[in-house]
Amino acid sequence: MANQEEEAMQGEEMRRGTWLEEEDERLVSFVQLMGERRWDALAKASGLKRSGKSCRLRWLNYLCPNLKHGQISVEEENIILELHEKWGNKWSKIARRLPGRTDNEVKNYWRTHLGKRLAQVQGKSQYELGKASGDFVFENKIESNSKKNTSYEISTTHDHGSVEDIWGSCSWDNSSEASGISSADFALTSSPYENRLSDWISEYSSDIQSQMNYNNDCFTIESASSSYPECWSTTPDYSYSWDCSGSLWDMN
DNA sequence: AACTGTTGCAACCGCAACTAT
DNA sequence: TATAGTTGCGGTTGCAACAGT
Repeated sequence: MANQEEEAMQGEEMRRGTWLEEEDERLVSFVQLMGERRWDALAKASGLKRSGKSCRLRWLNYLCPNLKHGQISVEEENIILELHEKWGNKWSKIARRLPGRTDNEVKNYWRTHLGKRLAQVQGKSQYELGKASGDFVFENKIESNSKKNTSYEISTTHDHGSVEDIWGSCSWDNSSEASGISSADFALTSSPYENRLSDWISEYSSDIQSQMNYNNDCFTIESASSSYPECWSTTPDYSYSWDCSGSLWDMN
């Protein structure tokens, strides 16, 4: 059998196209009930005549409560431009740096607003502007890079030497005691990549507990009374790294 | 007012990567 | 280890809304 969707299509006519309000409501209630997983099972259980794939897309691109629905701001536009220049058409990767924005939204925005404009300015085709590169994951690090505002980046080092973020970055004011950062500040955390990374951080962060604690979905940083206050307040280029052999998926 | 072209965006498709059994 | 099922990604399409004539 090719897949369950095809089978379902043969047995029963699947709905396509624009979602109705009732369908949205039903989908939301079943996602709350069953979680953001097993979309095929969810689609069947809900009685929606939609494929699991369609349900997933509708949730991630429109119904998910973490989403922003307003206009893309100038700041966000600048980030898109900068990251597209750096990574090419890696829409999901770019979207992870824009909390509340989806890959589809970023992609559409690029195509309708930025791509054309940039192509005109640079005299290049959108295809030429869309080249990407890179393959990853061997070393990961958390680093701080400012005296007053500490910024941590969970990043990965390419085997050709360049470093890229894989989970966004976050900053806060050092003056507040024991600051807490939600993983929501980094990016959406619904994909297996992020979930696995979250597990992975939980496992590997044990040797940096003195500076940073990770509890389920929340980072907390020790205050100035910690045993390594200089790491965060006086050494701008401080960098802590640890090795993780294999890929993000290789958890054994 | 009616028609045509353009734009913006939601949704779909195909495929590759990953997971579960 | 093999393979069927699931998920995520990037490219593409379809269509409603809007602008121009």
